[in-house]
Amino acid sequence: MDEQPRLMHSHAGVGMAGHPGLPQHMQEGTGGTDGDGRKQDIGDILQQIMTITDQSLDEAQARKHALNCHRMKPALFNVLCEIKEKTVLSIRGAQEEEPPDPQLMRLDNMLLAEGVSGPEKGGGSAAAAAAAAASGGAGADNSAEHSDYRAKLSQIRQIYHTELEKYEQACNEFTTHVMNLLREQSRTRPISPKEIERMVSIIHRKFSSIQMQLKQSTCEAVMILRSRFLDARRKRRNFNKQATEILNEYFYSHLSNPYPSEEAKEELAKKCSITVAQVSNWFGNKRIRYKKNIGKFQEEANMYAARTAVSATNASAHGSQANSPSTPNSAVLLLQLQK
DNA sequence: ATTAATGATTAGGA
DNA sequence: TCCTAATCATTAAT
Repeated sequence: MDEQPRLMHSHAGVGMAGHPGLPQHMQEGTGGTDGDGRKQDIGDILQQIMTITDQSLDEAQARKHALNCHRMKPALFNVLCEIKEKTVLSIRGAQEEEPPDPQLMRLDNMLLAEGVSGPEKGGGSAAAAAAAAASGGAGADNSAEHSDYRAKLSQIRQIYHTELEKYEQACNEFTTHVMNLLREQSRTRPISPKEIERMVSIIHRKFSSIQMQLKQSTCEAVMILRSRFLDARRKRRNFNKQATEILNEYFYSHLSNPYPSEEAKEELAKKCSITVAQVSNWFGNKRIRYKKNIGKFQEEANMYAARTAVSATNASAHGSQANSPSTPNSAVLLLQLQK
């Protein structure tokens, strides 16, 4: 019972400001007897609240309007917002600052590099040009394939953009809708602009995660397309017979050291009308495959050795003792031993 | 339909 | 950087 007067004091403090809008008896309590009068006032207010459902709709509306127009209303609203802000912030103030998602950045960079998300036409052609350069100038036959590739890429690009736009639009629509709703509600319950802002950012986060999924699947599609069209392994053509002969000739005549110099590679590349890189690939493959199974290549080795021997003897002393290709000559045996 | 051959790519080492 | 070794993906042969 001694608790009561103290609690009442704080309430009375608000009431004692003497607003014209407050019920008459509440102001009367200030001057009169201390304890009993206020208890009476509280009882009245409670009574009013209990019977509020009995009031007519118009009456309630009028009361609400009066409350909204009250000159202390903005201040009270701010106080409530502040209190709410504090509690909300204390609940989840930690996860406010979000660093830019590295995953998303990776996807963005890749889409940009592939010319999907870049400027309208320039990016695509640049990527195609880079791809053409990377595939090696094996001939003029790949222009058709590249146009096919470009067509598919632009298809992906178009889908990506329309989807992205759809998401963007949906996000904006939803955001404005929510904002309007919140603004409307902020007339009747404490919602600060900051809170609306936070809500908007939450919505944006949700939508951007959806966008990330779109980016992810677009990246996958591009990767598949790339491997489908741009991987040189997929459109491999065997070298022509003549080129293979030239390469084998060099290989077997340098069997003790089958590592052509840069100049030798260039020469071979020119003679075979392939690139230096292809020459290097060929020698790399040949060396390892020869080493792995010398027996299998024995016949081939004999053949080329014999051929060079024949051409050599023919060239030097127009001789007529033709070596049969099936009989290994001394040069071959020598080379085998050295290896 | 399988299998071998072959050109290209990749990881990892000196 | 160039090499080896393993592997991939296609072509040629069976």
